[in-house]
Amino acid sequence: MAKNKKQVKAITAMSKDFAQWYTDICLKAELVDYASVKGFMIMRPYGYAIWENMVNIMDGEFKKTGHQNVAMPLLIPESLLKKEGELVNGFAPEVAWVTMGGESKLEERLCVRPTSETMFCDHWAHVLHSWRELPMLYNQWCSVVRWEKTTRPFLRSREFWWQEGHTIHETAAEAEAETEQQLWCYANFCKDALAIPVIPGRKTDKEKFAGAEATYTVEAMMKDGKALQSATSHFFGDKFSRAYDVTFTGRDNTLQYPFQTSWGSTTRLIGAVIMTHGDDNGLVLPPPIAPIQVVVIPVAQHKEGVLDAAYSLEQRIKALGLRVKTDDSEQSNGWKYAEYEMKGVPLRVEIGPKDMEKGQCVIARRDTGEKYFVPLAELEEKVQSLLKEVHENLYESAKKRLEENTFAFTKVEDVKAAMEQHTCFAKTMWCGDEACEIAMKELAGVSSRCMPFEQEQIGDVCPVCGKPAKKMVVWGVAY
RNA sequence: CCGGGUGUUGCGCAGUUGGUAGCGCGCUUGCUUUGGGAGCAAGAGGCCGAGCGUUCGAGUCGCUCCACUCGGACCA
Repeated sequence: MAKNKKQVKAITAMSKDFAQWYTDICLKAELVDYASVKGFMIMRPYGYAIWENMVNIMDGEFKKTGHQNVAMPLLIPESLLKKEGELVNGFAPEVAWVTMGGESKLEERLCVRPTSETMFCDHWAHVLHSWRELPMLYNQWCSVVRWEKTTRPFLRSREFWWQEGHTIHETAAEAEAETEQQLWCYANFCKDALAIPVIPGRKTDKEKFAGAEATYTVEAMMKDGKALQSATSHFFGDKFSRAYDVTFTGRDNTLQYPFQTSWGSTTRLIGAVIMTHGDDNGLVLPPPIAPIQVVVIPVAQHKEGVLDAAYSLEQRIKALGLRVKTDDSEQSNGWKYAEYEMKGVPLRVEIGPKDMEKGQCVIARRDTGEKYFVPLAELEEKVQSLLKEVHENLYESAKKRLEENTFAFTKVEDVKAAMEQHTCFAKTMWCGDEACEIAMKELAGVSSRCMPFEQEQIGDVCPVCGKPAKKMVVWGVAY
């Protein structure tokens, strides 16, 4: 009989060291490996499968609203990047440059794209002629490079994978509607695919994207109380169009500048999933993005008929259109249980000789650890309903945590005191002055996350300067 | 960029006052096991992060790099 002692070291407890816990999961759930260049990451098959599921769902949503995928070049000539001043200033400190082509020095150095606004604009300047061609609703799935100082898997790496949507429209109103539509697309994706509740809102001028007229965001709260910007959507007005000379002939036969948007979400979302749902046993994945949604474990698999019974369950679950795997390897059961818990598989189905006698199987859910004895005839029904329950429970738990760790304050000292006790979200009024925003960082250690669409009246004055308040802001400690 | 930590086999580590490298896990093979990280046996696997010094002799001492990592500042 096996000893009860765990033979493989568990991951660091979340309460002991949250950052180490996060890194442990990334490595031990086999999501990533470190690459040979600092700050670059290798997405391993299991990690990439999660990303692929995200991509497929999101891409489908984009296409429903008429967006088309394109592929832009990796490199941007310096002169092209420089045409829009704010964007250059925003990204200059963190771009990587290509200066050699083979053995010879390039005439002009080339920047590895940190984002592709410039190339989309340059392209549109070539192809756009008439208002009849608008809107142009483009999206690109690619990786970009930003030479970050400190790096962490998924959260901040020098190369990361993402989608960047870029659109141009005939009118400002249309572009603004697009900006908002895509933000809600992200908010819904976070809820429906990732079981992550978010606070949608607008960024302050200090926090907005370089060159944007308005930036919108969905902010999520991680289990350590810190904030993670999970996706953004920008309205550019006609700023870039003018800088890059993108024009079209309007309905009135005058030359006009189109209005532009861009919106993006990244592999950082995987980090959000880890830190929203994970626990001390490892990753916990919401079913829509889980590479394996159900794992079948044959117990005492050498015994007559057990493996066949397991394969039969696998086939029935597969027929439901679910991603299922039978682990018929020689590892012990305990090892398999721990392994698939580490990997966050939402449901585990066990079948062994005792179950076969009783015409049942055992289903264990990852989120709560509960086990159910399920008559074989009810397998399909139970698997489907449990997957749904797991997703709902993950979302509701995260939502409860978000609500219970968000507080309204009218004094800066109270924000500071709350943050010192435990990192959380603080809601206060704000006068709109950037000086007060900076003061908030200095006095309470928080930055503005967003001005939520859902505004509340917490008071009448700005807690920093005492002047009349314009907006309610959510503050937090950002990743 | 600023601070802290760590570099020894695939991973995690030990290595005494300097004397020519060891343990656990994993891996390979075989047998026995299997309802919460199994057992026994036999194997394979090392430029001790890099360079330069000190020394008869360096994993160990000194200097200089480099990488990774954590925390700041900056960003998605």
